[in-house]
Amino acid sequence: MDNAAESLTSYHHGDLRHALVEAGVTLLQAEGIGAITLRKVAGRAKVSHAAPYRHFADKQALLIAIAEQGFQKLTVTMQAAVNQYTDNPRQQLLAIGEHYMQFGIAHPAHLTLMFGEMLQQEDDVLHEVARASFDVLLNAVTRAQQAGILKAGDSRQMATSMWSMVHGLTVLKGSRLAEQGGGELKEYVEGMLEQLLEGLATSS
Amino acid sequence: MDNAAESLTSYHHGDLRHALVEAGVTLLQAEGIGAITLRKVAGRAKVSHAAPYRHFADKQALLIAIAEQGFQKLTVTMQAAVNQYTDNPRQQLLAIGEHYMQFGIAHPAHLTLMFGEMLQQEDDVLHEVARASFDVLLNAVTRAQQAGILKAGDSRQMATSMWSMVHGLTVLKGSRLAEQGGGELKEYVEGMLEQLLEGLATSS
DNA sequence: GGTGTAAAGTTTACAATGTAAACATTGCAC
DNA sequence: GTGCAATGTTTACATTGTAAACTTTACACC
Repeated sequence: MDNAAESLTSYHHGDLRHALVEAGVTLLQAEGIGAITLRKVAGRAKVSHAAPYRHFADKQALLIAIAEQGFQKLTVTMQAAVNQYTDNPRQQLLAIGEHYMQFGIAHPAHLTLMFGEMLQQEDDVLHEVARASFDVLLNAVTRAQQAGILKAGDSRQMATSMWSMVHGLTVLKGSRLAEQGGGELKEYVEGMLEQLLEGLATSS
Repeated sequence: MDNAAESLTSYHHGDLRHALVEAGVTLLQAEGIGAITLRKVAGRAKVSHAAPYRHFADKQALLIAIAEQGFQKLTVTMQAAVNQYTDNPRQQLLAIGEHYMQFGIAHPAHLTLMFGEMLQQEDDVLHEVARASFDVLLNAVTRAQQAGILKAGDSRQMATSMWSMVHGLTVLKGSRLAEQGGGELKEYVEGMLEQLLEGLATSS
């Protein structure tokens, strides 16, 4: 992050690994998973087609790195939602859902890569960054319980319910199975989430 | 469907298209999406590597056909869940969720293919078979409303909520983000779904 | 019954891709 | 300074998707 100094026509790139991941993300957004090619990615980083092998064991490793980057972005996004509503746990939960969907709809191919194929892989690093995203939600749930907004009980399980619903909704929204009317995205997610929160509220 | 008669060493295969899809499904289960290759699929059907082109415009078309087959199986599975509990709409909803998860956990790569990449494709036939699956749930929701088990209101939206939750849960279950205790799958889904149903119940 | 045509399959060819191996360059530790 | 390890490059090759030209076969029609 601090070696952006070297750039012009040096034999060594400086931060090729990072550049390759970013090139991959760009391709992913523009043309889908199938368009990610080691050679194209190398080309975009202005490097020979075999150079990526100095940083990734194989194509799969690059894809995993791209997925990781996605989870890191997602974590930042979700955390931003939390910070937006200090001391309002209920709003935090709704905002997390909204930001999650925004991310998923803005980057559908990235989300697909993150949760399809890659997460099924047995990669510890990937699962760790994925868990970091999950923990943002989990913490918000815990705070909501402490604030008396959600009933006591297995917070991890409640967080899983919410994540499931929001993730599923995001996927459906990416297809044509869930057509909303003209409503705003924010109202849409929040409406759905509130149905669930009602079942999770205190003194139900 | 009725020309299973011709089989042994005839130049014409008889039902190659179908055989190719099945071969693809087998590969998908065994080795994941990346292992699906036109040539391997052709090989399994004992046919030359270019033969698939008489039935599919390109590899993408084969993948879509495989995804379609997945939705058809899913529809059958869900419908079986409904038939299991005639005149108990609430049990029908829970059973649909359970069967959905069973399918997704038994065939994770297939589910990934169906909802990733493929559904983002603009393919009308695929979206139709996907909608057929969705409609099984939608009908069950409608019946539950008529039976007074769910509150009146936008049934499509309620079905979307449930589908989202169950689908999301299935995806998480395929990763390591949602670790349940030793409990049965059935209890697990139903517990989650009941949280939601509570929010959707009449006179909430 | 013969035949000719379209559907279904095969062969050959080629470009794109992932990957291995051998070679080149360069920054940095000593 | 110099030598080595890290980082890139070149060359080579097997796999794959796909196009084109050719072959076989079922079946409609006379």
